[in-house]
Amino acid sequence: MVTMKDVAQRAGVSIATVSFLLNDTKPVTAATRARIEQAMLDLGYRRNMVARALASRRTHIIAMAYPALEHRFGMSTSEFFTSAAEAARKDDYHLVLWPVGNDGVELRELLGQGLVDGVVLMEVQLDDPRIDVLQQAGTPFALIGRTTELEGLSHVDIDFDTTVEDAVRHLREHGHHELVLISGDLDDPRFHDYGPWVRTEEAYRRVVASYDLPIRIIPCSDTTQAGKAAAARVLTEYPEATAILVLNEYAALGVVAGLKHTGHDIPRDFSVLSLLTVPETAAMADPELTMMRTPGPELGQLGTQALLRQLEGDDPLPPQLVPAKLCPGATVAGPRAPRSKGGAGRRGARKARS
Amino acid sequence: MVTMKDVAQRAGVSIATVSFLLNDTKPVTAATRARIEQAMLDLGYRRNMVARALASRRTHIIAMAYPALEHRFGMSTSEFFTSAAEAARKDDYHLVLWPVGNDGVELRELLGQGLVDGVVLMEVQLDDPRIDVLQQAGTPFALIGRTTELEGLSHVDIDFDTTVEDAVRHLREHGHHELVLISGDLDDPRFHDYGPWVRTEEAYRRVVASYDLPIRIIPCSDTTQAGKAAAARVLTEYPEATAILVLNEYAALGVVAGLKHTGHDIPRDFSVLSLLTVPETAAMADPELTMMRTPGPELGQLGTQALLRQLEGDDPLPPQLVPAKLCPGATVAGPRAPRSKGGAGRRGARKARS
DNA sequence: ATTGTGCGGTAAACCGCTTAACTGAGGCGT
DNA sequence: ACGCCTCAGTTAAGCGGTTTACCGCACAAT
Repeated sequence: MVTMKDVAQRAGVSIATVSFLLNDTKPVTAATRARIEQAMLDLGYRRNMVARALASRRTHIIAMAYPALEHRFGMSTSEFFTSAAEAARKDDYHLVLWPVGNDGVELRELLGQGLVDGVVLMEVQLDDPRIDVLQQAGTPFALIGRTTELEGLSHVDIDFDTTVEDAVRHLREHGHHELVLISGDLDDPRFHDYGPWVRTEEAYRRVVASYDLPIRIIPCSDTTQAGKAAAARVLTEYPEATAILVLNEYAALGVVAGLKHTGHDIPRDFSVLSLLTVPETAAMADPELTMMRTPGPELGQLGTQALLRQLEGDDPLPPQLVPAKLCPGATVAGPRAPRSKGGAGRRGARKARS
Repeated sequence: MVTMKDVAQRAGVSIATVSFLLNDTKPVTAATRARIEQAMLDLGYRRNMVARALASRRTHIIAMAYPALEHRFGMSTSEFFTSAAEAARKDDYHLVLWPVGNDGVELRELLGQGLVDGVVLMEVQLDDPRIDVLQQAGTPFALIGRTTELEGLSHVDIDFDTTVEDAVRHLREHGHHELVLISGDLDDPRFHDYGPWVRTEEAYRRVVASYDLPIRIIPCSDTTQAGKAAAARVLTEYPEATAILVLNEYAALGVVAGLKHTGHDIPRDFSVLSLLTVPETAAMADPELTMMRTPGPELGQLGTQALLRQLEGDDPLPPQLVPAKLCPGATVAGPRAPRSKGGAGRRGARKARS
């Protein structure tokens, strides 16, 4: 392994000078700079991050702590991660994905080792035990998501209010009055406290109330299966509904499938609007989902930036809320003609198979 | 920060003794062991991994190098990663996901820093430049996937031959004679050399030939969109086909959607068998996909083990090939009754919309 | 001529841990 | 009683950088 010493020797300077040049922490004359750079080139020098980390107490590694067990790592998360990693690299940091449990014990383990300078926390719960762990350890961190209590916590998050407002407005503009939200399943202990679900549901209640519409919510977990079941519940419990908002993208796939399966046409019979969705998932539905596109790339980047600001001692980035933007697909249209009367029997419903 | 010195002091021993105890590298009497352990407890000592890494030249970190740009990080990959991470943790290693480019320059960067003890390489190409990089750097590595030339490379991979054999047999047992493979798009430069696609196609040619069936292959990239298009091509180019094997799981979703969209019933009119698929994706189709389940958990674990064996100097794990196992869904049934004659016109085809 | 003083550069003390070489106190065979 | 081995512990030399204190020098101000 070629070390700084080797470089210094070959360039005829002291190793401190090499270090100063490398870190740009003290000026170096053009002549010596050239000699050193040549020496580094000749020798193929690469600075050892471990030694640097030990001496400077900065590893230049930041971790994205992801609860791999509780939350599946799907395409949305993948977006967060890659954009965050890119942002980190631009500032000479490494972003690595670290699978940790939601309870914080593995996180504490990780922090104790002194391996990471900071943490980007994902899938934040409203009252997240991991935050205590981070604060106790004194490790800088940024949240993608928000807790209830966010005094002085640097965070970025989806602007759920705007997102839901825009979504509902879109449906209203298409003439819909009968809406249903297929929300998250807050009874599931894993998600009881899960920010996006709680906040979306809250926003929905608020927005719908402001339109003087009835609040109709069906809980549903984050799978296609569950989405199908939820679709069935819509048909029996709210047959008058003409438009369905779906919080989870995988559930949205199930909702579309479920409705089609029972002989309904999308968007003729029902409009479906998927709330937090990436294009890849939207494309998996037939017809392609109209969606509020999760601002994954923006948030990943902003989250990393917020953390790096702290690490570099710059003035902190103010908390930012980014709404999901409407991306028209083919699952939203005007409401079907109001039924004459009674049951859900409609043209097409005859073909129901299950 | 509480260091080993503090612990040693409090326990009244030298810091070397503490180190020996911690690493179990030299015997320590029960008495001193107890004193040291108590001291560590009292002080809340956590060993500093960075210092350890510098001194021992082992970071106990292994990287899973993932070409995040070229390959989307989907559910399958997520499976590989989490199972590999689990296996690593069991052996006191950390597995982190490192996004690197496919060309090897970022990988070289990473290795130069001395941050990782070894690398698990994913999405291996038949002739992968990253392997040269790893060998030059002298970094131990294991492949999930295979190159063409695999002299002495420790690797694990999918057993494509068995997988395809089992898949074709399954369809044959259901009475199908007219098969099509919707394969990968090897014309795409990003995938020209991509092992799974090349190997699956090869295996298919072989297997189908052994059954004396015609070789019918349609290239298709890894998206739902492309799957829909491929379905259309099947209808026009091979209208006699009754069963379709699909290499990529997202394409499989598109194939099902595309066929249904043009008024065909699955599995009545066409059987669809998705070759390398995870249950989550299979569930997104309606009806649920019959699939060959990607052995992600097994391979992630085996890959990590193979690498750790090298790192620990144990005798190497022999290369292992694991087939994908058949998981019946609802997209395979017997072939439709042979048409009387002519075109693809069938009951239901009237409903075609696009 | 004297005194700052700004600047490119050096020497050396760490950073927290590992590990090879060494020490010293029993235990044992003869 | 002597040497010899074993074994728990200790000493100290790194690992490859960073960083503080210091040094000599040229140039400007006094």
